[in-house]
Amino acid sequence: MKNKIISALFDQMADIMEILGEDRFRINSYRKVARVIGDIPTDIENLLAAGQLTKMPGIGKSSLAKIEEFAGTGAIAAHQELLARIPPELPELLTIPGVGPKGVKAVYDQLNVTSIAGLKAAIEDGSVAGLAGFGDKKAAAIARGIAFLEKSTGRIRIDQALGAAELVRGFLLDVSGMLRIRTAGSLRRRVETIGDVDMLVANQAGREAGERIIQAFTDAVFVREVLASGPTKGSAIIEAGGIGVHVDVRVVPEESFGAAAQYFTGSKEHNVRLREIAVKAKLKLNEYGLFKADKMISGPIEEEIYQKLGLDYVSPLLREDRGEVQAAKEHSLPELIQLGDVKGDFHMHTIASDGNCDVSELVEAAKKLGYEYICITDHSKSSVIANGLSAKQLAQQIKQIRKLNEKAKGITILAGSEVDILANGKMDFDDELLAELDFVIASVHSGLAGPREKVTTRTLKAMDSPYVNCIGHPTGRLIGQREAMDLDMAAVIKHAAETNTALEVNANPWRLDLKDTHCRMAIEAGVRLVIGTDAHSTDGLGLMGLGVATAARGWATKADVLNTISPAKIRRWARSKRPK
DNA sequence: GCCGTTTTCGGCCCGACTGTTTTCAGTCG
Repeated sequence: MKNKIISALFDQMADIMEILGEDRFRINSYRKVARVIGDIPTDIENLLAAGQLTKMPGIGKSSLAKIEEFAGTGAIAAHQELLARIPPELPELLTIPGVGPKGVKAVYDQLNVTSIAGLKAAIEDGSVAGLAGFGDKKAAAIARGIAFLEKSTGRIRIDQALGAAELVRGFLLDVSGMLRIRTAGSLRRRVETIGDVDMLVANQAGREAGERIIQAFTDAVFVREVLASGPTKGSAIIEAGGIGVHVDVRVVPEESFGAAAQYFTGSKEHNVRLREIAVKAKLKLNEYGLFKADKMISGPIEEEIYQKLGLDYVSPLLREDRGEVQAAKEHSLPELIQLGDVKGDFHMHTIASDGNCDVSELVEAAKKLGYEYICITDHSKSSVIANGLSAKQLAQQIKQIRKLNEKAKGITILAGSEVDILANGKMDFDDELLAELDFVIASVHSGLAGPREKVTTRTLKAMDSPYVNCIGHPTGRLIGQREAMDLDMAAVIKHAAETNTALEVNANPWRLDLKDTHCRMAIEAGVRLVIGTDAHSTDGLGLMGLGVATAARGWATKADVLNTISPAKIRRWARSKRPK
């Protein structure tokens, strides 16, 4: 898959052009190409061959030629030429918080700094502070930026971000002058990883109330370091769940809360689309409201901003500039699946394998969630580390579940298994045993680093089994820890459609696998999704919302997700693939 | 470099905070 490489090349060209001070609109268009290509879930070379690439917004003649050039030669001449104009490490300086293209150009031109190490030395000997436009404070800020970069782990998982948001929210609720608070930014959009946590606060009228709220935030015990602090904005690194989390708090007046929620939820690209529409309608959109001349025509209610722009309301989950603005204009947005549509959970482990509670405890917890069913899916024997069940143990568990089912009131317990897909693509249990189960998830747990051909073939072969209803966490990635398998996702999705096999959206925040863009691809191919929490405890069942959000980010409706139908229908659906 | 239900040329989103400045540039989101 060359998408990431090509995307990175366009980004790097943009970086270099910024340092060289070239036209910012041209730079922007390179950035857009990088983003669009990075968002494409399928192989760019296939799109190129099919002539589909020119249809992508932002990709024009010149970019297309560069992509074709890369597909043919493995390099882009324009990129090589740009690279030759600066030292190779120079773009890395842009990753330092507080250092932008002008700063990079200044330290390079005037101090011959070419690397982060070089910049550090130049700060220490005082030469950075001596530059025109710089000073002691600026030099110190850059030093802090470098230190942050060195110890930073980058983006955090969504569960970590949610914990930090809850901490700040709980604290701010008690501050006087506070009227309302909500999360915004990538966390509200439920992006799979979060760079910084954005919190939006509505305050009582007057500048003092805002200042008091920001002051309270930056003075809070959990704050490690204050990055910025003004009357309407505070920015800090806080200590949450054992890690440092960058949190921004913005304060706006009540009458602007809707506009501010829209503005700070982003994405940036989605907002640009909206403001373009506003400009065409001779309006102005900012975080304080929608304005006609100086008159506010909308502000307190987020939905109204969209309405006044002639758009259907766009769920935060779709605000990525992936076609949602056009769809909102044409009234063709999907009716997204919601947590309330979910009737049950397909993926969970008990103490029989590597979970920490038994079936009846899971049943009780599921009842509290209002579920109609759960499906028990312990590991199979080859997952030795996870204490996988032997064939005999699984047979016993099936009997136990049938018995519990007779007694259980108001909930159905489906007997399932998370069966290992072996290296040769065969199942870890034989067909006779699999035939006893209500629902079978097949997952790869070993050999994930194998070559594309091998891992893809293995997964395709698993789907050929009439007993495999779903592929569990299809790419095997662990966010921030382990790369996804080099799976040919287009082939997997095509075969899933052919074999009537569902694909899992694993809701565990370490996984979120399938991810949003893959979900969308699967849905477009007519493949059903199954959301599973992969719970190893009763608490783990509570992760369903993250899976639902991920599917919805892939434009999933109720009809695309098996969790929304009754257990009787699920049994029927699962049997329909089996030999008659 | 991209784009067009006013346009094939001339536009291209908007504001807060900081630090360095005597009025604004740079960075960020």
